[in-house]
Amino acid sequence: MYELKHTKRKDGDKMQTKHSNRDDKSFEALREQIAADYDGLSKRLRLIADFSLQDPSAVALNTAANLGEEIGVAPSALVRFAKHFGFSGFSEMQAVFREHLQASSTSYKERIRALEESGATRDTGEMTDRFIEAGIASLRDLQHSISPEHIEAAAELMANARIVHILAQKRTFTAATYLAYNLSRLDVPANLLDGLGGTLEQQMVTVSPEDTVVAISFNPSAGETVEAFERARDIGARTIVITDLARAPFIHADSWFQISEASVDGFRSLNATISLALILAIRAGTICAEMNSETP
Amino acid sequence: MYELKHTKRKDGDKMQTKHSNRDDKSFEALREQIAADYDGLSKRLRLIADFSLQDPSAVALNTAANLGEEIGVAPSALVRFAKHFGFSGFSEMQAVFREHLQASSTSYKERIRALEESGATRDTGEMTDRFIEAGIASLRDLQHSISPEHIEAAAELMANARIVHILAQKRTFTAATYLAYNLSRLDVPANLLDGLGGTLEQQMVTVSPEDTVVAISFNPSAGETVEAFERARDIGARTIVITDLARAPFIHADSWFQISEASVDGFRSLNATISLALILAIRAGTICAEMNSETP
DNA sequence: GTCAAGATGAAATATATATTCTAAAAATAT
DNA sequence: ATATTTTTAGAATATATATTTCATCTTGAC
Repeated sequence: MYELKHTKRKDGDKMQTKHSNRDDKSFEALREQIAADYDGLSKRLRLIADFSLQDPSAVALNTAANLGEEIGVAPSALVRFAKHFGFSGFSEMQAVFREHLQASSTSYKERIRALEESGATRDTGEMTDRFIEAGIASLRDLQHSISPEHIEAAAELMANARIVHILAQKRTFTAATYLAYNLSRLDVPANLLDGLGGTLEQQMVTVSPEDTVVAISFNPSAGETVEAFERARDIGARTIVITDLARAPFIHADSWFQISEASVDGFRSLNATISLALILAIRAGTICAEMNSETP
Repeated sequence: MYELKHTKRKDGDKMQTKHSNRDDKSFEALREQIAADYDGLSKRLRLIADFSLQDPSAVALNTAANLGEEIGVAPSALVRFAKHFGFSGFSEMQAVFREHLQASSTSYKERIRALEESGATRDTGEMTDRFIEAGIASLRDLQHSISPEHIEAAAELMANARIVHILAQKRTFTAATYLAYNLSRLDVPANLLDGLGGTLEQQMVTVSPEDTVVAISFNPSAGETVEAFERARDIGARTIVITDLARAPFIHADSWFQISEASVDGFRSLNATISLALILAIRAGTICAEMNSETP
């Protein structure tokens, strides 16, 4: 039970991202072991076991001293706890908790990288796998990074607009059509500012202060979109931005979303963007419908 | 800009859990400030800005030395970065990232629990999760249902075509724009038959026997697409079909893909379709490039 | 091209943090 | 009840980590 593992983990100072591509089996194993050994634990060690099972992210993010204070045990108790489960000390155990926390958000990205490295072959099947993993990674990332409050706020901006204009350029045109299509389907007036058959500047004349303008802009963003966005703000319209790299002037929007799409061989996935577009459209449509039913 | 904040945060050694239930305004504020100041940052500091916006959890979980190695800057650069934004040093800035990570990981857990308990509430967060899970399910399904041979065959049909025409209607227009965009980007001649400014029938005159026509059709498929598809076959063009319900006349195509998109509340995901479009485009582009390099 | 102002990385230093040790307190067995 | 073993907390120590310093390099203005 007390077999100490005095491996000083010489390569342990690598970034955790490097390790997390092998799945975090160690974390799950540790959880199980903690649960299994629970009855054999001393009083203080049980307190730690309870806490670490209940709030693993706190274990990952805090110092032994802080945790000790929170749990009500001495820091050395945490070291004893770690040693009981075969670690050289608290730090080594904490690394497992940290890996897990990071793995949950970026494991798919790592898998893509692993696939890229292992199968340098231009094999079609592997390429397919990589793109699908990239898509899933993007969606998982979206799940973690957006908050319901953000969505709610943006959806209300859309629902309350006279017209929702959607700024689209080459790269993001696809997502824009999807947003426009779904909004229209849900009876939210939508208009695509695509710069086709003329300049964006000309199309902007239809934008009024009662409108909402959604700009979807990926790096490198075309100057035209930036100009049109600023124009919309000058007019007094509400603004929503969906971007992969939040920076001026887009951060001055009334609502903005930063999404990070995974990319493979320089081709960026669009999965997170269109999923966000769908979610926003549906929520806006729901709010719109509720408003109309209240005031017929 | 450089106003240092030498508050030694005497109460800063409290557990983060105590703080994280009040919203992490500080993290959002920091994000915005990083984005706003971006243009005024030096080269190394920009690298750090990019990284920290893109992968905040890595900043929360790693040491300055590890992060420096990953980003490609010296640890002292991270300290300078933190000081630029008014912190006393890297540690103080990292605390903001850690708080945020802890807050978001607990809220995510709560979301999952809410999802498990009630499947009926119209809560926004729950809706978001359902759509994201549906998207992932679609991608997983795609991964299992398509074979490399199918992709290879279809990509060759596209690469060998004089022009690739893409049949689009309302429902599938988004996926069609994506396929067209990516094909064009890879120097595969692509043309969108969108039925805009007239009828599809009129646009079909550009289709020749050396062309390939891709029809993307979801149930219920518009009669127009079916007609245009049959017209393409009459002309003698190669045909590729992407559909959710394989049936006549589409099963007579030279190559067809059946994909099943998961749907939530009647809203179908588009993730599998656009991912397939991207994969096909890239493979076609690769084949095209190989052919051109062999016969200059 | 030359110079100044700013940016940068390596090493030295300071600090925070984990770990070990020990004496005392609980728990358990006799 | 007493002896023995285990558990514990606090202090002492070791280690990891952040921070500062400074010489060197870069950049931009003239």
